[in-house]
Amino acid sequence: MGIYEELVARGLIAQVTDENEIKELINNGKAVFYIGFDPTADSLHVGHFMALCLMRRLQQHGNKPIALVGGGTGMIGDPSGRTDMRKMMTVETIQHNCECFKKQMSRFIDFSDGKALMVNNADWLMNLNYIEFIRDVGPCFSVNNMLRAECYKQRMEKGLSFLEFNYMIMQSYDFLELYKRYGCNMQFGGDDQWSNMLGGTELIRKKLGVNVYAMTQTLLTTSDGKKMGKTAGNAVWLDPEKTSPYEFYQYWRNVEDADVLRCIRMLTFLPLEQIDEMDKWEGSQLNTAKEILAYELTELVHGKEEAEKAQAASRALFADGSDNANIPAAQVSAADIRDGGIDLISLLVAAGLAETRSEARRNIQQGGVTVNGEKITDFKYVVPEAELDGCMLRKGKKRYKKIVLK
RNA sequence: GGGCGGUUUCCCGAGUGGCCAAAGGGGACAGACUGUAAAUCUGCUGGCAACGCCUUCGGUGGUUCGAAUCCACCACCGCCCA
Repeated sequence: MGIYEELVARGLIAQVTDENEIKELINNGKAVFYIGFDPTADSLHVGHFMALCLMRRLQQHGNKPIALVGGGTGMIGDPSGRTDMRKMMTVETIQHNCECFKKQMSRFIDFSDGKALMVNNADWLMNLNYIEFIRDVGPCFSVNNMLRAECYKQRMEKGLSFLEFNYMIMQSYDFLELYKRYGCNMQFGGDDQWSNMLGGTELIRKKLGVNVYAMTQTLLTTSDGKKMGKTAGNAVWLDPEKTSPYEFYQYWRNVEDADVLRCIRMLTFLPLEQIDEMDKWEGSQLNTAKEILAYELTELVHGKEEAEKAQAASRALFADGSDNANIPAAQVSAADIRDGGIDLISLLVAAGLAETRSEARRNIQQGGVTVNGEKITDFKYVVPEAELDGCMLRKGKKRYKKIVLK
């Protein structure tokens, strides 16, 4: 089975421009392909992770990946599939984010000995001359077609500025540039990028008379169609400072039954035969599958040691409660102690289990808080100093913090 | 450039002088039930030293005992005409 067939079997391929050509290229390690990453935040997230995995899979089969950091396109902001305009970012923020991306990427892709490239489109986009540029590529784009593009649909109601409208042209130009510089013959990306990617293949055909290819990756959605990789509106980050390995593990440990196997298939590197076996599992047996999913992904992103710690902590909290060495800790300073203890509301806030004191109070009143396994419903309760160090604080069913006195 | 309409709490969206911290829905959070699942039901959802006080309805000023609501100016957005 070639890598193309494997990608199909894993459900990773959404659309392709020319199936036979693409199959031929990637199965034989002849693709020089790129994926673009716009620096929209100071860390990569789960969506990027999928793309990085795809790069890795293809690299393992001899294809050459180019990771394109969007220092230039980030100046514009991709409107694809969005209902509103992105916030404009300052040049400094964009540069900072690019640096963060670069660091994180090297953990997934082997950039040694020219086996992969990392480039920044700021290098060729920032100094373009408007008139020259627009005379060069402008004639190759039909506004009529661009307006029909699926990715702008939502924006036709809410409004689309000319700035954002240019994004597709920038991305297309990237492809052209990468073809000229590195012989890049293929572009991959999320399925929401399809129109932008087609723009590139067409531009290259029109300018150079050469056929290049594009392939999109299925977006990771839940069974009810929502994008995965978000908790309460926040992204699940790959940066351990922003999403701890434990939280990352827990995110995957908690996916719905309906989504586990699809996630395992799409995101892990486990052999397909093993996954097909798991596909037969049902009911509470799926909890094992969820553990596997969580462990595998945490290992890929944070390494074996962190994955094991996260797993041990999770088992301790949700199964036997024995080994609590790796349970997420919250530090409390001795200075916070008053009258022989700390009131529970303050403790919850200090431990990061509640955002505000009001929220902490509600959680206590609703019976959602336990201290060392004992439910406390009096919001005036004070945890005595003697019990503080090492005490187990729980909010809701799943959120635990071990208090460490410093 | 002209005409009309809009900007409300995390999101959608009601509210057109006091009864408004602001209906309803979604989401989030908490409880029950469970398998750290889903579905369902219940509670809850601006903040705080909490029967009270403070801050919020695009921005700035004004009218009024009192403004999310009225007036003026500004900003942004949509639709229609050029």
